[in-house]
Amino acid sequence: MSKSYIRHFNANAIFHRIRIEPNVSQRDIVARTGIDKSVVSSIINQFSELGLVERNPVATSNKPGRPMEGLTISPESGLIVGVQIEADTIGYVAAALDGIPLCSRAQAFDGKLDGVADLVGRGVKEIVGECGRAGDTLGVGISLPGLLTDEGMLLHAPVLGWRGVPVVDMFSEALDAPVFAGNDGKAAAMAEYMFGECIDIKDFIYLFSGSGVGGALFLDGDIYRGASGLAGELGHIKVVPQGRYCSCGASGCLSPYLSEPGLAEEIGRLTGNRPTSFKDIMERADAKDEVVVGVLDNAGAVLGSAISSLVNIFNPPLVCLGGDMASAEPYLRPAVERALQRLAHPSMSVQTKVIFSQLSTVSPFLGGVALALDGVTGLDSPHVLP
Amino acid sequence: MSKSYIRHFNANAIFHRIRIEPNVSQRDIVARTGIDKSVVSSIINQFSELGLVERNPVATSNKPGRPMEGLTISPESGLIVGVQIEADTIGYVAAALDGIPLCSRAQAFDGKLDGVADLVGRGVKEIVGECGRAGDTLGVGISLPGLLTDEGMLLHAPVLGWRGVPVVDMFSEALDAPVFAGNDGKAAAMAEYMFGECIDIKDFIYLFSGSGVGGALFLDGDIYRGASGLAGELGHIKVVPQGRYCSCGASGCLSPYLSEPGLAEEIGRLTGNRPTSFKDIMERADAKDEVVVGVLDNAGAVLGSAISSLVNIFNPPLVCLGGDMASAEPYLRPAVERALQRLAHPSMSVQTKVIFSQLSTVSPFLGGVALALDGVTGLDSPHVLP
DNA sequence: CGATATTTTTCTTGTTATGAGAATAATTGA
DNA sequence: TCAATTATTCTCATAACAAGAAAAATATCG
Repeated sequence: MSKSYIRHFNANAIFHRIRIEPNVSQRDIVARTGIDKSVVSSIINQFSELGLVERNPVATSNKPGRPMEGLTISPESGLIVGVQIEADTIGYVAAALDGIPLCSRAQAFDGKLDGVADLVGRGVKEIVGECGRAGDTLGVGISLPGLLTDEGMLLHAPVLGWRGVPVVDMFSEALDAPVFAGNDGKAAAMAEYMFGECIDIKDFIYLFSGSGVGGALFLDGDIYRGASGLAGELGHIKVVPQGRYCSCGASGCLSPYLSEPGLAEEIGRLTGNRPTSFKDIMERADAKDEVVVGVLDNAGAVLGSAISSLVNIFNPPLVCLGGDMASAEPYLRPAVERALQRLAHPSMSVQTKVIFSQLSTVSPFLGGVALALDGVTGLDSPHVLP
Repeated sequence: MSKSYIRHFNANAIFHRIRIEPNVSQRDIVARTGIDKSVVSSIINQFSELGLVERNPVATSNKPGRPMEGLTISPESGLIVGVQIEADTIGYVAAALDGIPLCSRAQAFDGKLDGVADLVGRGVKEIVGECGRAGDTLGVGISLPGLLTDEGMLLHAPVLGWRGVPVVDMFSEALDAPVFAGNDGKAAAMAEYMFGECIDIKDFIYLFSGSGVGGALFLDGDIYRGASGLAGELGHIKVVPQGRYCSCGASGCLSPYLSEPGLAEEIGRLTGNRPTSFKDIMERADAKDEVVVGVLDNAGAVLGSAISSLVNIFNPPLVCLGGDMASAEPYLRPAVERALQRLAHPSMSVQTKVIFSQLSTVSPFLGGVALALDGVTGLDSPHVLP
């Protein structure tokens, strides 16, 4: 373990503190992180000189003594851009250093590898121009639906059909800013930790649904990647013995019961009228289509069973559900709760809160912002979250 | 993050290297750990001065240049004692610093909290005398069937009926050596990592059976304890919807299908002749008692289902099965393999090896040794593995 | 047999972090 | 205005890593 790592670690912890609790004092940072006051002072100075952190006078406290300085992330100091590459679209969001999104857009994408670097290069330039904010682009985070190595190589992205692409190098050439790449599910979980419902929760399990079901294990304050980077692919937890076939080739996975295509197919099979989008599904449910409500209830039961297993294994304080399923909360939650009641270890489930997070629908593409922010704060070279 | 932590971390890594690969050179330690050569040299010197590590001349290599020095853990340098407290017995083992057990014994125990510190104090003194080896007792590790806090407080041990016992303080008073306490399942997993089948494997899932079923998650080179220390209680994974009742109050847990009492009860129910011990069960199985073989096969299927879930969640390179069930490998493995084939994600299960480890039956009570060794190596004060 | 090349380990020197405590700065209340 | 109080910065000591030179120990070649 190197010496610079500990500075990096402490810098990250302090930045995180300031971001989640604007206007903290150095004294409180010391109290909450346990880092020595000299070290906090020194790191704050460094951030301050770089213009990343501002010192604000704080309203009088009616207490004797030197008043504290409120510390905030300086919003003017630079931009972070998040890019999310999916099968048919590429999403962009520009955000200030505090993670607050300034503007976002999405463009159609044919999924072709050829020319994607230039495409993203132009897209990033445009979104930066569009938000009309001065300041350097401090980092670009790219969220990808596939498995990445520590060295920034995309090993395999099934929905894109890409294999063995050195994404960090490729996008770095086109981008003129530090590039940070990562798996979409893990990036989304980081976004929940940094900006969302899981803010500052050191241990939680994240699940999201969309065209598939993904997830991440957030353990001891960091994403757990596992020996081969596949850990946390929670869409493939087995939930129904000899159940539906999954695109992965196995049967009984969670994914075909909860993903948009899986739900649509089941509804189509039962009604002869296949929904065209998740929004379509929700509209039918809101119109009290009993078949749709029933399919969603069943999905909730299956989801609840998967969550029960996770609760019994991790005893997490929080399970966070994001993506499409967050908007289906009214239809899913009852079944999820029933399953938890029935299947999870009582002494464990009492400690676990299950929440539906709208973060990814309200502010899409923040996964990339989380990736980049995590990298930028440590003041070191581009790296990867596989 | 403190400065001393990084020395501790590096010291531990280097010691571990020497233990698992006796006669390594400093050069190879540098190559394998990435720690700088100066640092390795400095830490080796420190270990050498303390008498913990020896430098051995190595047989000529027929290569030019200064020959390497082989480094080994000095077995004479001191003793580690492992203590394992169970419902009806207390086990002791004395081991050299390299973890090799010198002698062990067990004594009957009435489970009463009163006087247990003195009892263990005498027991440790006796085992140290018995093994007839000079040298200080460098550490005593105590493995307990319950949940512990970071501060060395045993919160709750159901099988002992103990609650809120400050075990580290209590045993420290009676023991005249640094005391390290920890949960039995987690300690056993550490023993597998340090001395057993999982040696040097940074990510694995550990399951063991005995009077109950426990386990541990070994992730990124360390036990994952979770927010409340309950993580890894794998005996309570739900495997059979509306299944057998578990002592924890829930139903469908793994534990009643795989633990000795669970198996005995089922065999007793089917044959009218309840086995009195796990050995008894094994003898009947070896005598081709078809009911017993069938019950074990069913246990294997249930176990396989639990392992499948774990594989899909963690994608671990290794799943290690210990305790009683290790001796039942011939009767369990076929069903486990069948379940894995059927339930686990194919692209994940191909990366996972499932092994049965005899470590805890061949050399019992090593969990405590692992606890103590882990603490002693870092050269710091007594602590706890909750 | 001696010189040289080679390999491993240690030493020297430099840089950077943390950590403890003194000093300074900025405020309130008497 | 002066003490009391509180927050932050500064100073100095200590410890750790890091890079490279130096030393130690051996094999091989002439």
